[in-house]
Amino acid sequence: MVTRDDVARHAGVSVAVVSYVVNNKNNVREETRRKVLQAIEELGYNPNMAARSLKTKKTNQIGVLFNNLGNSFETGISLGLEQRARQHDQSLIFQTYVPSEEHKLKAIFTGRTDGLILMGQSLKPETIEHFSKFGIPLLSVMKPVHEHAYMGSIDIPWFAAMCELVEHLKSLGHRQIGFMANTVHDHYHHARFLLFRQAMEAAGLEFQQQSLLQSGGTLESAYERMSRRIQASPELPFTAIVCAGDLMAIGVLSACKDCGLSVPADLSIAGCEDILMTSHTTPTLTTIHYPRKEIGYKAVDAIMAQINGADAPADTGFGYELIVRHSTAKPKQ
Amino acid sequence: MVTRDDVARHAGVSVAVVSYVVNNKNNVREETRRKVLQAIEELGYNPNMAARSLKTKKTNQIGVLFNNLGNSFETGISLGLEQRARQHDQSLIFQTYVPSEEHKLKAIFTGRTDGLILMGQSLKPETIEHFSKFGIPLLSVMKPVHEHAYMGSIDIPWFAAMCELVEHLKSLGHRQIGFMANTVHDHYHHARFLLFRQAMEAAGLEFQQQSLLQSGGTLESAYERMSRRIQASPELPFTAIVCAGDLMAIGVLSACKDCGLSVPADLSIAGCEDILMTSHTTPTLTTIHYPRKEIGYKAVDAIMAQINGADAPADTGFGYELIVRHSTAKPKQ
DNA sequence: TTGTAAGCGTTATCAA
DNA sequence: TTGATAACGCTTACAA
Repeated sequence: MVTRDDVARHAGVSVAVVSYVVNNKNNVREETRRKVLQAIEELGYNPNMAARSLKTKKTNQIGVLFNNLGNSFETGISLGLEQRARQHDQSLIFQTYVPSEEHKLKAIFTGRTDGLILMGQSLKPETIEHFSKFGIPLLSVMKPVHEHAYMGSIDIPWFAAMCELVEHLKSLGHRQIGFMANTVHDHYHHARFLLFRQAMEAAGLEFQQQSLLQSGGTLESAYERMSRRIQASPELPFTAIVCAGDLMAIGVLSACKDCGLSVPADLSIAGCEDILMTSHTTPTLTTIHYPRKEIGYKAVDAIMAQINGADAPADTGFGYELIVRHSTAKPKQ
Repeated sequence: MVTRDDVARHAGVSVAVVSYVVNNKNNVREETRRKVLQAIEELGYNPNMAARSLKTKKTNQIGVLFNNLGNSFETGISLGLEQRARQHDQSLIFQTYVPSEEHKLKAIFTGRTDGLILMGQSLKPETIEHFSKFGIPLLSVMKPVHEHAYMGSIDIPWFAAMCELVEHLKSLGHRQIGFMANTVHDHYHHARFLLFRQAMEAAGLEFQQQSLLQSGGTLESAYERMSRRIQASPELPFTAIVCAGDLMAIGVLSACKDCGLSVPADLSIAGCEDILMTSHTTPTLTTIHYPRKEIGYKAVDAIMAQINGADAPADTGFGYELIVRHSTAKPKQ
């Protein structure tokens, strides 16, 4: 490995000068700079990030905590994160959140990450306090079910969005509306569910606990859950169902198809997120658009600001949009 | 920040002993170990990764180079990577490959990564040699168009797979078969295209250059490209089309739908990869199954072996499978 | 404008 | 079984 010492020797200057050049200090004579640059070039020198981090206490790395790397909603957010991080010269280090291994996060990220971006996870207070103590800012894309003062969040106003969706279904004539979510582990689906229920109430509709279908959050588990439900009794207690995520909505749609239920005639389906595939299913899916890339940008900007001393934001001012497509219509009878 | 010195002072031992305990050396008296462990607990100590890396020259990080984080094929592979990396106590650091910024990779990964996993990119020889010089192993999931001795690869036997797909279409009665790919930047689609052309030849079918449709590799760009093609002239020079990636196949399918072409009656469509959505389109898509997760596992195992001194693998022994669904059938007339 | 040297938090060698 | 202490490669006062 070629180090800064090698460059200094090769260029016939001191190690400090090499640092000055590498870090673009403006106190180096032009001729010296050229000499150093040439030595760097000839030797193929690149500064060792670990050494630099140790000294500067900046890692230029941001941790990102996924729930599921296979979920295109989450990777869609990370698309925005990655683009903006690149502009800030930050690297992203991805981890999947495994509740039973939460304690490992401290070891993984300490001294390796300047900040941590979550996707709606409700970390244990103890974990949050650890990062707080080390001055590593935490920021969640999507408001977690359990909030914490140290952790800011960026999200869309889900209550307003859910109200609009419920109103849409109500105006079509639906009174009984089901919901499918992964509410275990205080998943962000859970947060959406709570707000949906409030929206139902605000619309003067009653939500029946039996109309909450639990699934693992994936397309497959939603398919499996819905198939079971239909097979148990084709008489559903609702004429429309809202899914906390689009993947689940697609799974529900497929289950209906395979079980002989016609969408939207027999059942209206709506999702959340507006992932790409929702406009390529048959029928296309009604959903709430979540501006993934923009929120990704915003998240990186915000955490960079926090790293540089700003306060944690609590921003739910982002625009959503109710996208009405062909999976929702008047109920049959 | 609480350091090893703090722990040593708190426990009344020397810093060395703390290291011994943290690294599970077996030369510490049980009582001393307990004392140290307790101090660690009380202080909330976690070793600083940067310092450790500097000393040990191991970063416990593996770089992963995406072409497109929004492509569910690539994130599907990373699902396997992440799971297996976790078992090896490695963290993954994700970057999107931007050809014009290839030179930055050296700075980003040097001294920060023990190895680098690519997704079929053809890096410049100069870049590869840099990593070679620093002893950072390179491993590609998918054989790149331009290979290099220092970089191993893991892949399925695409030629055999393409032969099987072409035979399937031929047996249905197709003679003219089109192909859609993103062949710029020596993308992995390009490699698939070259093998497809050879498979056509092996099947005694002629491939016409005009039947190669270029697209950006995304669903949207494929949709756009196919729509333009149909609008230019609904008389297509082929009765079936193979897409180098499933996302493109879905885009082509949607374009046909919107332009009034019936699939598979007017046009048969096949994809590659077997991403989740291919079994949820209407009609469902014929495709080549790529064992993403298993290859992800294998890739991490292989690069760990290389980090520990093994040779670069060149493994194309992985099983693929031709999945025949409803998007391919006999041509009309 | 350049050089010297202290120190970042570790690991590891060598003595004690 | 433990403790000093010298690296690791870098940044940054401070001195020259």
